[in-house]
Amino acid sequence: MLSERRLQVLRAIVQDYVGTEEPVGSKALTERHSLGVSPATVRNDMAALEDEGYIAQPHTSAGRIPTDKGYRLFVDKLAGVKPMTAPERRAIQNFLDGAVDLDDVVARTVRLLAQLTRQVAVVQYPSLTRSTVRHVELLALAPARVMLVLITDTGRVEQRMIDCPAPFGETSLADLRARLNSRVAGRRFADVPQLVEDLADGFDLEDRGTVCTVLSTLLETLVEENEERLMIGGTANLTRFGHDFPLTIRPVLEALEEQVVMLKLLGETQDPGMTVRIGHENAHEGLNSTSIVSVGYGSGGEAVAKLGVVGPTRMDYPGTMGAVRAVARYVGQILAES
Amino acid sequence: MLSERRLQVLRAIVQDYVGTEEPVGSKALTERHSLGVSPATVRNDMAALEDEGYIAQPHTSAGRIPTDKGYRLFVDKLAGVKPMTAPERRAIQNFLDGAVDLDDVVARTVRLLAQLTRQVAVVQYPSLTRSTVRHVELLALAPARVMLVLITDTGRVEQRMIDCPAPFGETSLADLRARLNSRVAGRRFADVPQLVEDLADGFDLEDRGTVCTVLSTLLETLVEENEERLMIGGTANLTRFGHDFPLTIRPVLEALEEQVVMLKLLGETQDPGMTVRIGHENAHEGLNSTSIVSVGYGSGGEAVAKLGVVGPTRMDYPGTMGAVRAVARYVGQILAES
DNA sequence: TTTGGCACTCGGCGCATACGAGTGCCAGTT
DNA sequence: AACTGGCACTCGTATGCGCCGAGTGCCAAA
Repeated sequence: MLSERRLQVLRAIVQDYVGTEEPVGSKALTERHSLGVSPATVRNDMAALEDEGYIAQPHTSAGRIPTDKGYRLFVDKLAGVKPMTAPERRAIQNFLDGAVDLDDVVARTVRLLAQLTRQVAVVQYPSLTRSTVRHVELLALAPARVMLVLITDTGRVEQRMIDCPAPFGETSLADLRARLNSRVAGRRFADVPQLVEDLADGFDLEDRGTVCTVLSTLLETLVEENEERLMIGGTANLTRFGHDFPLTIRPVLEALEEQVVMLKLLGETQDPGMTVRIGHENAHEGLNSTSIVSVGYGSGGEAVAKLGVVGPTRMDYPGTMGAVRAVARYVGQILAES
Repeated sequence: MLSERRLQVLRAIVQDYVGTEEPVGSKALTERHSLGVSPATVRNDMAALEDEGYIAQPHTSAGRIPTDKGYRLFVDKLAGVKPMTAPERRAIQNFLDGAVDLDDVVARTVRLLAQLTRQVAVVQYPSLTRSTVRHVELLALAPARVMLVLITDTGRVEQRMIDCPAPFGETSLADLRARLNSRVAGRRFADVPQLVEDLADGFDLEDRGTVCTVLSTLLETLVEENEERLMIGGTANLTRFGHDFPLTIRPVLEALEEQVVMLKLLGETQDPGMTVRIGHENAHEGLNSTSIVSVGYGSGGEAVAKLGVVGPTRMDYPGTMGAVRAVARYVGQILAES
C-alpha cells in the first residue's frame, strides 16, 4: 500500500503533466506543490511509484510521466468530478434548448461537448430497444409499397420502405395500423417481438403475406446491431494532441469512423454511470493512447444511450468528467420535455 | 500562348509531382517522360512556365511544383476524366445495392467515395426544395401535439414536432392531412409555399390556429438553409497529406465540421456537371491548399444534390474525377429505383 | 526517515561542414 | 532561331560534434 504522501506525489505528477504536457521532475514538483519535503525525498517516492508501475520515464534522465495504471489510480482515488460553474450550466441549457428535433439535439450535444472539453465528442442516438413506442405509422406510397415509420418517446424516427408481395388495400392498411398500435403503443420496443408474434393471424389470407413482410421488417429494424447510430464531432481537436502527430492521429480517426468500433466500446459496460477507460483498457488498438469518458443518458431514470468524449490519456479527467456528466443530465431533461 | 511542348512539360510536371510528392527537376523530367529534348531545353521551358505563373519553386535551387494556376490549366486542357474499370464499376454497384434506406445510401456512398479516392468524401442529402413531395403525414401524438412527417420521392424523410395552440381533433387532423396531400402530393417542394397559401381558409375558426401553426412549421422546414444536410467521411485520409501536418490538417478538419461552410462551397455553382475548385479558388481560407471535386447527382435528369471529395491540391485529378462521376451516376440510379 | 551533496546520464540545441540536386546563363551547334 | 552541353553557383538537408542543463540514483549524515 502506498503512503498518503506518495499518493499526493502521484496526484501532483498527473496534474502537472496534464498541464504542461512535459515529463515532470522532482524539483519542479516541490516548487509547484507545497509537499513539505525536499526534492530528494520526492525522488525516493518517485522511485517507489515507478517500481509499482504508476509512473515511468520516457528516457533515462528525464522526468516522469504517469502510466495508464497511474491515471487509473488518479481517477479512482485521487480526483473527484469537477462540477460545472453556474454560467457554464446556463450556457449548456441555452444551447440545447434551441433544438428543433432529435437530430438537432444530438448535433448540438456533439458540438457542445466538443467545445466544452476541447476533445472529440461522441453521442449515441437513443437506442430503439431501450425506448418506448410512441407510435407506429404505415403509409401506402403505392399499391404494393408501404413505408413503415417508428416513433419513439425520445423523438427518434426510423423509417423503412417495404415492397409488398401483393397489393394492399387502404382499409387493410388502416386495420393493420390500428391493431399494431393498440398492441405496442406505450410499450417498450424490446417487448415488441413478443407483442406482435401472432398479429398476422387475424388477417385475411390474401393480406397475410404483406402483414408478415411488414412485421419482419419491423423486427429487423429493431435488431441491436443495425439500430444503433451515433454522431461524432470535434475531430479538429485531435490536432492538439502531441507533436508526434500522424502516427497518433491516424488510427484514432480511423477508429472514430468505424461506427461499429465506437458502438462496441460504448456498449462494453451496461453501467449507466460514468465510465472511464484509460489507454490500453480500450480494446481497440488504435485507441491505446486515448481515454474514453462516457456516461449513460436518458429521459427518465433509465439510460437510453451513451455519450462521451475521446481524448488523450493525458487529459483533465475531473474537468472532462464534470462536463460529460453535466451535458448528459441536460440532454436527459431535453428529451423528457419533448 | 504556350507552345505544345511547354504544355507537355507542364503536364509531366503535374503528373510527376502528384506521384512523388516532391518538387520535380529538369533532369528527372527528361528521364521519366520521353519529351525528345535535353534537360537544358526543358529548363528554358520551365523558366517560361514559371514566368507565366503555372509553376513555382519552393526554394531557390529546388525543383518546380505546379501552382494553383498550373493545376487549373492541367484540369481544363491537359487531362481528361479517367473512366472506372469494369470491375470497379461492378464493385460500386454491389456496394450501393445493399442499402436499406436513404441514410444507408448516403453512408455507403461516403464510405465508397472515401475508399475509391483515398480522400475525404462529402455527400449532400437530396435537397428537399429540389425534390418532389411523395407524401405529407400528420400524426396526433397527444391532444395538442402533432408530428409532421415529410416524405420525398428520393426517400428522404423529415419530421417536426408541433405544439398546437389548441387541441386538435382526429377528424380535423384527417381533414387537414387529406387536403394537404391532395394539393402537394406529386408536386415539387419548391412550389409548396404557393400551393398551401390559402389552405387555412377552409377550416373552422377554432382549428385555424393549429392549421396555421402546422403550415408555418412546414414552410420553415423547407427554408433552404435549414433543410440541407450532409455526411462526411474518410477524414483519416487527411493524414496522408504531407509531412507538414498539424498546420495543414487542422483548418481542414475545422472547415469540414462546419456544415454551413461545406454546404456553401458545394452550392456555389448551380451547374450540375463536374466542378473542380483548386486551392485558393475555394472561398474558405482553411481550404486554400485543398481542391474540391464535386458533381450533382439525382434520380432523373435533374440534380437533387451534390457529392464530391476534398483532397490536397496535389491530387490525381483524372482518377478522382472519374470516381466521383461514376459514384454519382450509380447513386442516381439507386435513388431512381427506390 | 529525511536530507543535502555529488557524480553521472542523456536528450536537445547550436554550429560548422559536406553533399548534391537543381538552377541560370552562355557559347557553340544544328 | 531553337536546341544542347558545360559550368559556376545556390541553398536546403544531412551529418557530426560539443555544450548545456534538467534530472536521476546513490550515499553518508542528520
